Amino acid sequence: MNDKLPAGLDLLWGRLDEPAPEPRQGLSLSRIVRAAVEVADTGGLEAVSMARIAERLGFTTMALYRHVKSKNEMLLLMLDSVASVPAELDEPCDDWRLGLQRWCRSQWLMLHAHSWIVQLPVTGPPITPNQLTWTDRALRMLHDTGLTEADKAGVVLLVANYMLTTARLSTDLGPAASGESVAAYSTLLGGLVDAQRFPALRTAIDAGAFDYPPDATEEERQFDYSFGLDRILDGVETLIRHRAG
Amino acid sequence: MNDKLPAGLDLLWGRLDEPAPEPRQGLSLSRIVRAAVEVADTGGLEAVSMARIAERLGFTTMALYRHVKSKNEMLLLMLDSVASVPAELDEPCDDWRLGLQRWCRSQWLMLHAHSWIVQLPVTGPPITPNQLTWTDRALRMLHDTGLTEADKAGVVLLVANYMLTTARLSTDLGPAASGESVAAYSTLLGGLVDAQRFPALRTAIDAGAFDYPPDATEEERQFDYSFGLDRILDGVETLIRHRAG
DNA sequence: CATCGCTGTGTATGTCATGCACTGAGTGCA
DNA sequence: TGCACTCAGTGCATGACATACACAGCGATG
Repeated sequence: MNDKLPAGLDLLWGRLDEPAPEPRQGLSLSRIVRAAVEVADTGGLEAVSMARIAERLGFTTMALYRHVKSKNEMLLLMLDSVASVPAELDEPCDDWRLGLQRWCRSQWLMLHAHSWIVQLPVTGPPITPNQLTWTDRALRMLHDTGLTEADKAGVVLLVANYMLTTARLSTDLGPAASGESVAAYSTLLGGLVDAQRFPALRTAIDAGAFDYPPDATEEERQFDYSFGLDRILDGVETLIRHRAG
Repeated sequence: MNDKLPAGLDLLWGRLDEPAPEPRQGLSLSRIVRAAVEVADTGGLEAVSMARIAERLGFTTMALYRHVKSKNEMLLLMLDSVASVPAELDEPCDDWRLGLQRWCRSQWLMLHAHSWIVQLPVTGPPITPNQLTWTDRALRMLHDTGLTEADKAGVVLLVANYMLTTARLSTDLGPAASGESVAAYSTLLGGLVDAQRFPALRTAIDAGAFDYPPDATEEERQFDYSFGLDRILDGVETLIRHRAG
């Protein structure tokens, strides 16, 4: 049906130790991936085509296929190349909540630095080296919590998915995730929703639940992930207490 | 850049009261959408092309464009046509937690009945009539909680996003979301992850955090959304207590 | 009866991923 | 030195795909 996930994994996992062959001239995997990331950064995922990347590198389209099995594989390589984990997450943190919040902040920055990540055709659970490094760092934050390993895995999956979808929503709402598009959405909703069919929703709209307060600062008008994250972390806290008690 | 979201909304919201013109012969919006949904149900989203739908209806490709502005609009119509809200969610529930759990169960069923929904190119916050009906029903479940309307909106967004991504993961894991592909993932992980680079992850794997217990029943081996949902609802409960106290 | 507008057709364009046959440049071996 | 082989890159081709445009029939309305 669709490409099996393991496509391209050999490339990612194969030469973790070998630094890089990197020929003086001609194509190379890393050059291709670098160019593809540049294209995606400036033009979005939809701008990423084999032809465009080859052109940017001064080669023909088919030359890319000497280094990459398929476009899907290239997307996977792009993802991994961009999803490196910042060093500040390496040091453990004795406050799991603070640790996870830091982890989320780093994710948020990474996802917004390359917002095309969130619209990659999703292909299952994390599997690339950097994805797993993220997972590892998050698990480490939960080290002292007394949760079972299965609990921890579930929590990490939950938090990671939350960050991904929230980042997606944030970028969907507008190129700058600005408050304006939220406002546009809000007024659009206000016009469509009648109290007959959507009583609870109408109430929420009238209460301004979909607005930002008019005196919000610029920063407050950025789409924010903290509300949902706080709920999730509260829930994790409850679980931790429950497991301990 | 990409199609603006409001494309097709006029079709969805325009004639809520008029039942349907529905000519005796020839094309019609509803026939097109019905055919498209059938195609997607059997062949997945990737099988949905204008040509294929037209062929199935016995018309030329371009005939569809008399009724639909673009493929994107058609996808939106497909989504809404399939996302109807079951009647049991109409009656309010005095236990918000139970109510949200029922809501989630209905979503889960709906998302799995048409698993292509979860891989639609996401285009921002909910906006179609049925999407907003879902939102309304979820908000209603939170009626007696003492949360602010903004709180409720945040909670609903959180829960809805959780269900969507979890359903996506569930279908990505395998056509039947069976335990087998989870097991395959687990062993794949086990082979890739070394304790040097991924200490916490290695620990989790060794503890079987990514396995199902070998004596799990068939039902237990289905990918399950309850763990994450319970965390989220626990977090909501904390918020409710906090707002009340 | 003439006109108009609607619905469907036919044809064309441009983009896309990707298969296949080929070429030239190197490289190891006889 | 010469030959075979491999590897990187090329050129051409194919088959999806979405969608634009010009046109044709047909029914209703003047």
